[in-house]
Amino acid sequence: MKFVPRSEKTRQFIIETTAKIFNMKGYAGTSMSDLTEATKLTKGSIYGNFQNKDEVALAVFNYNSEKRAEIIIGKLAGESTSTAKLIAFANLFGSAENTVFPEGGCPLLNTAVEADDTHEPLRIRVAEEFQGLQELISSVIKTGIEKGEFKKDTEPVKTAFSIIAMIEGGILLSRAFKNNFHLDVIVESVKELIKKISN
Amino acid sequence: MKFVPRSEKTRQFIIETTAKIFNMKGYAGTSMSDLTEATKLTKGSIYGNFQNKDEVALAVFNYNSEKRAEIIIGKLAGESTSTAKLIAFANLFGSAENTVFPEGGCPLLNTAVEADDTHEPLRIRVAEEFQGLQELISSVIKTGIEKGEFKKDTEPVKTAFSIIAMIEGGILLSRAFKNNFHLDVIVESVKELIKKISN
DNA sequence: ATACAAATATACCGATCGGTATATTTACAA
DNA sequence: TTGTAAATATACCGATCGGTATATTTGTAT
Repeated sequence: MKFVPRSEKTRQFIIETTAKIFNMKGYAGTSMSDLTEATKLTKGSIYGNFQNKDEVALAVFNYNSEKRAEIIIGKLAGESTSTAKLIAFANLFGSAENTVFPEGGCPLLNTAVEADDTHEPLRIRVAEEFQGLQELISSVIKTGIEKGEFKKDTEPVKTAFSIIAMIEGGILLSRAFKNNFHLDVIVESVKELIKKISN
Repeated sequence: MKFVPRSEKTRQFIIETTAKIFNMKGYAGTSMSDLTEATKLTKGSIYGNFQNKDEVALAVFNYNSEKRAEIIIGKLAGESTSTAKLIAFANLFGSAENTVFPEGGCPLLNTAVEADDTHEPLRIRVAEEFQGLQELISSVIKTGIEKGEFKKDTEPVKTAFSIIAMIEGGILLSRAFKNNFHLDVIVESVKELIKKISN
């Protein structure tokens, strides 16, 4: 008995309009009635397009991931040197230009924290996305090493994970304090790290 | 009509045995039946000692905070120089000796993410705890500057927030990957940051 | 041993949970 | 204009939610 979504358009509409709710309230904290209220659809309609709440949550996570990838890849493509790419990446998260996240903050951060002990499929997807991000950044660093922008003894993977950790930590602090100061401080620190590995 | 807990001992027992549940499942994800199951008490007993689920969650958060403060302050007191204090602080979170957290990871990280959009009293408590942590670390840095261990142009508050952000980010990655590698990488990075501000 | 208070257990409340079977509406083809 | 299928709405399910009033048990002082 396989499931076929009734309307791809409605499915997409549900994903897009409920993304911020899941991001703010979390998976356990988001109810079906939250979804019907936000979409102005009924439960019957939502269950005609998704098998269950789980499938909506996963689809929303994937939607967020695609959007994030688009923005980041687009931004990096707009820069020529590896140094500029890394700085542009860091700036993406600073308060000055943060267009990366839906309401509620970083979906990777939010989903990781909720899913790590409660929802293995989502946790695995989070790990995959972090891995993809790491590979993207470390490939930039590798290119930078080859082109002589960065020191030869720079460790691309470790450096990439450090940058990601700093930014996620900065997002966390800024959201806890409801103040972008902390995030901007960390973006500065990331830039200093970039300077440190530069020739 | 003011509420008086029936038994301070039972109250403490409930707090201690349910701390890890809240830390793993989150506030919204933890039900009263989770609490009765873990404590082998009945709802009547729990509601005789707490006004509601909220109050249990808040008490658990405060309990975690006190335990964390004890461990950290104890560790720093065991070191003489400011440099050694900072390194000891970083090492506390590395996989080699992490005794700081209950099952489920860092309660500050977990609570911050869940509470920022859904539970203002808890979010405020999280901010207070992060603030306390920052003040502790920046006071160590200030002392280090005065004693000539750290460079005079070191910014204590910014540096402290950077260290906290890095560690929280590292915890996040390690939990997402279920692998301590990332956290250890970040602890290394923190040590390099300490080296960078050292004379 | 008994009385009393302190603490826990039982039994229940209305509301909401995620989910489903079916009725109704909508959109489009003939 | 009508028939049909696609899509949404309605009405309901049992289970569980947080919470409470009251009964029972436990510990203690006399």
